[in-house]
Amino acid sequence: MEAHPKHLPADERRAVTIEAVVELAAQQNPSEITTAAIAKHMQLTQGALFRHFPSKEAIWQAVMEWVAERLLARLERAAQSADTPLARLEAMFMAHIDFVAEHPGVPRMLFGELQRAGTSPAKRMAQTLVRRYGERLAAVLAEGKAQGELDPDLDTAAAATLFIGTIQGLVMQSLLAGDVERIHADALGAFAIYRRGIGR
Amino acid sequence: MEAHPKHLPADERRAVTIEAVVELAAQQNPSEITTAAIAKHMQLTQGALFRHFPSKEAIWQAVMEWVAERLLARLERAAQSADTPLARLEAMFMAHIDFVAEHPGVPRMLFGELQRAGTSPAKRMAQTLVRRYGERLAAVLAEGKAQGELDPDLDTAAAATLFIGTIQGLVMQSLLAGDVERIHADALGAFAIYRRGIGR
DNA sequence: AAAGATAGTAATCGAATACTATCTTTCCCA
DNA sequence: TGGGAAAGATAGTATTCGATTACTATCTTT
Repeated sequence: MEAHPKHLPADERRAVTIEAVVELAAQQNPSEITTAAIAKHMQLTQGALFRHFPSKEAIWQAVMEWVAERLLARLERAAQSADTPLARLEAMFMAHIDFVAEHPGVPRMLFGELQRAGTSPAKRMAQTLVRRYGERLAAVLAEGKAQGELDPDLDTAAAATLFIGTIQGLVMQSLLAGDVERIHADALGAFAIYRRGIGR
Repeated sequence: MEAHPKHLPADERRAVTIEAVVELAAQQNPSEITTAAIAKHMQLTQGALFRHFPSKEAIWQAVMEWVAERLLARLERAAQSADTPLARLEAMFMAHIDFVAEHPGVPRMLFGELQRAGTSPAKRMAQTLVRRYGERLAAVLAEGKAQGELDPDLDTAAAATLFIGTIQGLVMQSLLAGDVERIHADALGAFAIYRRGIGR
């Protein structure tokens, strides 16, 4: 087996670069990740990165596209794996938790991009991701209201905000504890309270 | 009136510096705030900052101390302004929301510090703040359970996590909307769901 | 096998950054 | 009121970062 062939086709090299950034973001503040650190982590020289990306910003854009694609796909799969709105919500919640546990750098990158001043392709991608996430949640919540599974007077927009916020709270707790795995255990209790809050 | 006397006593200059950082954090990514930007914002030369702080890290430490002091004091005041646990929680929630609306940079700085690699005085201060916040919440929640106002089987740790997460979710929404004031309106709906989740 | 295309290396550049050294202004009070 | 200390301005330094360049190695096509 040859773990690291020196020369990689451009698309493979780009994929490896994205993975490197995601892995590094799990260990340090995303905004402090330098191109030198990325290159070192994938055993490449710093300048070589720019053979595949025109700029550092383009790297971030590619990373955010990777995140949006993967996360939304897993949420969608989870949503379709259950057959009642409440079960759908729980599946989506746990799918997101699993994703975050696998890639602890992702929420840091997302929040970091969102609070960036001005606009950038990466920031726009993050905004689109969260917006689409919220819309998907609102749809499930509306369905739950229609089927009588949820409080008919529920504020769906607030409930969607709370859903994402709940996950962020769990992420913050795992940051404080320095233990990524604990998020799985804490997720159950947090979702239980959330479910009571929106149920009838 | 003289808005900007050139020479300020050291302690006043330090206070003005902290305010400048808090204001700048409301406009841009805190980790991208340079000493030059801080100095420019308070109409001072960059080198003069180091007459009052030994390093940039010391500035951050002072800022985090300022945040912890003010936020905890406002939460405590809010907690004591109400006379039932649930009312206390709501008052604390709204006090935090008010604080964030006044200082939109604060949650960014806190989250940014928490996800910093390694340790620093500023990061330790942020950790202490969140820990004490959680403990205070847990105390009110326990009181609510004892008095029968809350679900007797409530997981207080999860409820405290959710409380803070709810606020983070609102902060994220205000970042997306680019409108700090909307957080006041959204806060009511979010807290209503939270209250249902923990009530009996 | 020749030859062009693709990918990587090593060195380096300019800009930006935290921090410092030296000179100047302002304030305060004995 | 004059002199010293505190505070600020000016002009640096060393380092780091993203990006570029000249050159080399490897792969692919004909």
